[in-house]
Amino acid sequence: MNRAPRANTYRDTWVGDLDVRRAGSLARVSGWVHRRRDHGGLIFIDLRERSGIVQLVFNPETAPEAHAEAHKLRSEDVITVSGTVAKRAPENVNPNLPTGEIELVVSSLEILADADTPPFPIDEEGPVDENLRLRHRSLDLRRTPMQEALALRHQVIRTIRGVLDERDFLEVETPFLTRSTPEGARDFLVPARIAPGSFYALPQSPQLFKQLLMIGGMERYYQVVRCFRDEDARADRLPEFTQLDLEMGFVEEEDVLETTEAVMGEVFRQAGFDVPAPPWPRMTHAEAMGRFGSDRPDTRFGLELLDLGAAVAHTEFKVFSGALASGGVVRGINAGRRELARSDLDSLTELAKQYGAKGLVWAFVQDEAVQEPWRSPIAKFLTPAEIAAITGALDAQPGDLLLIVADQATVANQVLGALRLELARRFDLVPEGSHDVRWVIEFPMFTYRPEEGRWDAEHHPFTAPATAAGKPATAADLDDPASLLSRSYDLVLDGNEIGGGSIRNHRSDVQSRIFELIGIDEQEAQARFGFLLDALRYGAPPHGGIALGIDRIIALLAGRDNIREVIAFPKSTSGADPLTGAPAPVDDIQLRELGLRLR
RNA sequence: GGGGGCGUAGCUCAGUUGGUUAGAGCGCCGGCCUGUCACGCCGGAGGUCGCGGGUUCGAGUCCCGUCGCUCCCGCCA
Repeated sequence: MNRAPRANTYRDTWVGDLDVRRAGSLARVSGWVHRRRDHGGLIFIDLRERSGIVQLVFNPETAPEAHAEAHKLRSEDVITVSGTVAKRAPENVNPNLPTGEIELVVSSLEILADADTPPFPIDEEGPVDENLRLRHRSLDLRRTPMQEALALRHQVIRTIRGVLDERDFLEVETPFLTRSTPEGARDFLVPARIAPGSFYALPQSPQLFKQLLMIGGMERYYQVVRCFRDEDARADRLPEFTQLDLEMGFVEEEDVLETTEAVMGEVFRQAGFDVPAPPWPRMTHAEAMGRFGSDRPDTRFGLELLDLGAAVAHTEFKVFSGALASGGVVRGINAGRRELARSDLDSLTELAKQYGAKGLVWAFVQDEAVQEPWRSPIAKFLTPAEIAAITGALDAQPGDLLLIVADQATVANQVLGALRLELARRFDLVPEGSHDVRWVIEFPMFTYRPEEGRWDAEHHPFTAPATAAGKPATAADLDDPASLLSRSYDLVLDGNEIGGGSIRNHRSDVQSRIFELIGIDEQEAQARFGFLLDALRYGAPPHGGIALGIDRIIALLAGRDNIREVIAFPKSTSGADPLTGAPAPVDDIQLRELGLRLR
């Protein structure tokens, strides 16, 4: 600990601060009974609080009263003790304990609170049902992993604040009770008593407010802020989450990237997380999709996607020729020498289908001198020249497993990208301790939604478009939406998106044209985003920013496989809170006040 | 909304082809124990096999339904 506590009834030092230099002195400490070792005569108690653990010794000859009382101690009882810090004899030193060179010989003991037997062990790190942990979160928080995770979380946020403070950022709070703008995710709604039938919405992000802050001349804003999206959870996604939200005035992409690198570079450095120092490499969205089948590529291992269109351009095999004829692609990966049973290949095929493929072609390359060139269900549909061309295009050697998907490019890339990650998991392809951080840039601005007959913003509609040449787009450039890129950027760590942002539209004509393109007419735009459009007319500086996912970042730094492990009081994947029982029904009186009636 | 996995003692788990009284380790309770540190030794208690239904002479085990947790797809501008 940084600083000793003020001496009071309960303690005059943290247990973790006790060491041989204090041998012979008196100390008063408090905490929880971690473990007891009752020898009938001597009783040893491990006393735990946040700073660590210290061994207490109760001796029936020197302190009979305290010793008698100590017999009653059980796990997680809360106690205060006074005694003498004693250097342990060399043979009694515990090298596994930071305070193992000393112990506290207790002269007096007070039991401040008994504890019922805990529903799961606090003194070991073995697996415990997560729902049980969440129901007894106060007990779970006492365990080392949660203590470490929340301490790391604090340290990361402190680092963020430090760097941004040095760079003249102001932390400004934005409202939680705001207006629903049903654009992306589903909103959480809060019924308004003052206007029955009307609702507040909890913010999906402070996006519009931070833009108003830029128009308001704040120049550099940040906030560590809770955001809410009423969508199904995942290991890395909960309906309620925390992001570092920042925005800067009079900037272009380079400024936001450099600032983010300064913040995150320092976070990684202080956390002892082994990634290269900034600046970090950049990869275009097109390259990421093409080589890795993902807009958040994990580049720590190979198995890159390769195009087989040329190799099968004239094939009569209908699966391939049909895909090519309808504007699709034939692409594949060389999975390398893998021993896979038929059932393993079937499970890969299932995975491919889950991601939208109609099927998965697999082939084992064999030694041509002694066998057919491929062992594959489709070998008989291909000419020897086609097989040779595919084998060559994938740079395959005898023994290699080839996985091929024929479909529309987006589907084929996504499927192969997922297969690539699955193979990495099964065969442990990511080198131990290897980490990669990089930017993905030059996202397409719009994607066409044929079923709705309109364009949709790939990032969000406040993102500034760029021409294919990389210049800021004008309202006129928006007549050709397919050609436009967006001035956005994502930060990717080990195949995880940990942040994303963009340069925004500061011109109301460009912003209005974008709304029009994505099917929001002027009246609707005014109704939903009028306050932003109005503000844009009074002189908005060019501005841009980014949002970084704090929960994900902490989880990755801590090596945890889901973000609930780094959140003090998380929801479960169903969105429920096992601790409080939320969501829960409310009284009729409350409903009446809100003008609500349940159906 | 869909798919996979899990649900047996307080905890973590085992439970064979459907067959006697459902087990283990830890924890808990009692006793003994003055140098342990995952203390040790002896003894003991503890079960709605998630819940409901069905098949069967017989169900922890098979079938149907349902609930909860979890991973994934959809969704997440």
